[in-house]
Amino acid sequence: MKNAEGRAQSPTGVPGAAPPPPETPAGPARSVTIVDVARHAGVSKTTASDALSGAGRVSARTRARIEEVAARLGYHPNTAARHLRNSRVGAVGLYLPRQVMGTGFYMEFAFGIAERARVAGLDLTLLGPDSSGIKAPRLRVDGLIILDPIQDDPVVADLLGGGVPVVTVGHHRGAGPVPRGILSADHVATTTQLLEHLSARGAAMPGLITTDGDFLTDWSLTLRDTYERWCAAHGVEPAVRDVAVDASPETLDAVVRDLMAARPDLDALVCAPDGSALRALGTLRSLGRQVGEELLLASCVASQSLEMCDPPITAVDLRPRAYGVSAAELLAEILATDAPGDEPVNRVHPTELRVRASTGSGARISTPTTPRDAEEGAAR
Amino acid sequence: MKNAEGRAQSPTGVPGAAPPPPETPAGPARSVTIVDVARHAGVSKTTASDALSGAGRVSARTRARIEEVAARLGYHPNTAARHLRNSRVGAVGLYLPRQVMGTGFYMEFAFGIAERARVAGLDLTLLGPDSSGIKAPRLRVDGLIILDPIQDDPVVADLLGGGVPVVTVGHHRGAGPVPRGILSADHVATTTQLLEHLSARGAAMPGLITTDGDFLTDWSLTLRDTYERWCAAHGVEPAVRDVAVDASPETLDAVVRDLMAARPDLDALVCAPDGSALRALGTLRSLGRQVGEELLLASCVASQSLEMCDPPITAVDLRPRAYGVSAAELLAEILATDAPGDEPVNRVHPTELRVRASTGSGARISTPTTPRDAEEGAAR
DNA sequence: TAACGACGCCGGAACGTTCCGGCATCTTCA
DNA sequence: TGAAGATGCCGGAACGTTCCGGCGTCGTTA
Repeated sequence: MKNAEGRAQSPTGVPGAAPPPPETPAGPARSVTIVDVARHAGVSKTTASDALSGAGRVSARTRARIEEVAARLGYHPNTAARHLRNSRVGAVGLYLPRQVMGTGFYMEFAFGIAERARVAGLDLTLLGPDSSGIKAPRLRVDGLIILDPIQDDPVVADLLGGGVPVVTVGHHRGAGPVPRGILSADHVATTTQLLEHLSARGAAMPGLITTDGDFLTDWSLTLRDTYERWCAAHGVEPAVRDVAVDASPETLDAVVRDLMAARPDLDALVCAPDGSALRALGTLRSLGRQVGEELLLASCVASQSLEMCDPPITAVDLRPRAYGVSAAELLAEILATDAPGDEPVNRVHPTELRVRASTGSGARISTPTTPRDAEEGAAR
Repeated sequence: MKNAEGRAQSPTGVPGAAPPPPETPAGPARSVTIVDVARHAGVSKTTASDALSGAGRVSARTRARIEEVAARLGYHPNTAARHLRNSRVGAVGLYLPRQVMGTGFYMEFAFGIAERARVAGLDLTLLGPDSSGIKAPRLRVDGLIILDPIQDDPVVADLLGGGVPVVTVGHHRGAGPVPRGILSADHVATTTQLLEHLSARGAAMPGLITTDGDFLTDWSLTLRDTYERWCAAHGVEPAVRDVAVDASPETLDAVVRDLMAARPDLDALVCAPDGSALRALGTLRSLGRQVGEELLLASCVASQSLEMCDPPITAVDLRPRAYGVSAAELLAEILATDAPGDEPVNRVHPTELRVRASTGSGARISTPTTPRDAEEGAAR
């Protein structure tokens, strides 16, 4: 626009007689480049670059001096130049199902990704549902994280075939190329643990409210499957109702009432969609049920509100923030290794069951944590 | 780290005998640059660039042809190169107070920013509390959004003086340079409207639970101030209690009990911190109060859980997502105009009062919306 | 002592974009 | 009929980085 000076004055400078370098007078100061570092250290830019990046052949003495100079001058590499040279974009994309944007779980998850991606020098680009039909090269990302891929979602298939490394969170059921990495929680163990917990608290006949056919993910399918297997193994007649993940309070009311009317023998209720347990609490109370006493209530996804309500509601804490951190970490690792490797990298994220008054009083129970858990816990 | 190969293998390649260049057999295909466009259109790269950017002097015929070619080839400018050339970073930063990361409001807000920033070709960098002491040039962002600047937060002062344009959301009370843009909601009107609503529903004696001295923001201070003025104007003795924004359920319990014990004459309770109204609902019920009947309850910040609980709780909806969109929009506009302009740009974001059963039954009332509101509403 | 390899360092090109300055050609007016 | 200006287009440099290939100087070995 009005940068008439930057260019115009260049021919005027007498090469040898240049005034001493600005020395960062006081103001915002022109940012220090690698040639500045090289000049101050008395080496060439190549040597400076090699020393700082660890590549090439540089003596220990020289390397140390260059590092010292870089630190003293406050050198930070220009990411745009680096990306240009390396033909990288410097960003990872996050695709999440349209229905659930806005729920606490996904928000936390996204923040976890952003946090971890930032330390890897990557930015985070949120991919809305409008990305449909956009092939990956167009997206200008180095890699993608697909959160809870929905079975037969055409966008998911598109993205998987887009040419950039993909990490899915939760297994992708359905057609399409396999992702490079898969991060998942052990929903079978987690759900079983929850059902066992209810059972130990005296509820032998749990019902399930889960998501409907618009939200077919590994999570929802595993949940339902595990519940049904558990029922079969315990000689219980399954009692399941489906609702949309973004169902209105009124819809939830109706579904809960319907289920409880159809199956008066239920002594526990497990709710899958985010927020549904809270609503169910009110509905059940208005039905005259004593939640936490003769009827136990639990949620498959934790949120702040579940410990704020009365009684607080037992929930599976997927630890979404750490989950997001792990996802970004996995993707960063995959981006760092250029070996395609035809087998996807599998990794498991540990969860925790938060036991609260809605299933009686009790302490906190954890799933057996993997060695990775320690690092992740420390990260936050 | 472990990039021992990248360089080391270079001497092994026989220079002349290299296999024919890959020719991009079929796969991702080398991305199309502006010189490709220029060549196909039979012009120079300068003309192509001018035509596509709208700069320079290009005949309408030529411009149309170049645009056609660009579209046909699927040309998309390389952002890294563009950023390098323009000495831009291509990212905006978001700084939000440590205490509140993770609450629904801020999450939604951040998503709104990301959504809008993306259409402006900007990435979003989340700035954690660890950014303290980092001057803005170090942050590698083109601009900053500071959400609810906390009075006398040293990081805020740092960032304001960092040399990049800043938009604050909520006025910054306290020392330091003024921001380039200020986006705020009319908390005076909003709070007054809420109090009038309670009054219209028959509650003449409202209490207030708000945030303590660790969270001195324009929002919290205006809230308190407006409440006290309203009380003075209506001859009511103010009843205020302070809690930390991230207070535990137990702390909230104690505070609510204390307030209700000290002021048995209260017939309404207004809760400021996110989540506190939900907790207060349980506490009040256990005190034997009939919320929504003889005692009205309202929240100063809306969240999904407030309409899920029983009874649903009346709340001020700050529409955080649209709020974030507006913030990013304002910053993008400021970044586009290079005129510093010593007066900050002020803009007001409209809010809505969601009336629910906790203050009796009723319809939805809106604050008088500005013309801007229409666009924002349409954006989502 | 000559040849050779390892070592330490460097010049220069390239990534893809923007934009300054310049060079023709065409129009317009004295 | 010129000169002056407008119009349309272009060559080339620059942004800051990485890395290929090369060059001089050692120490070692034949």
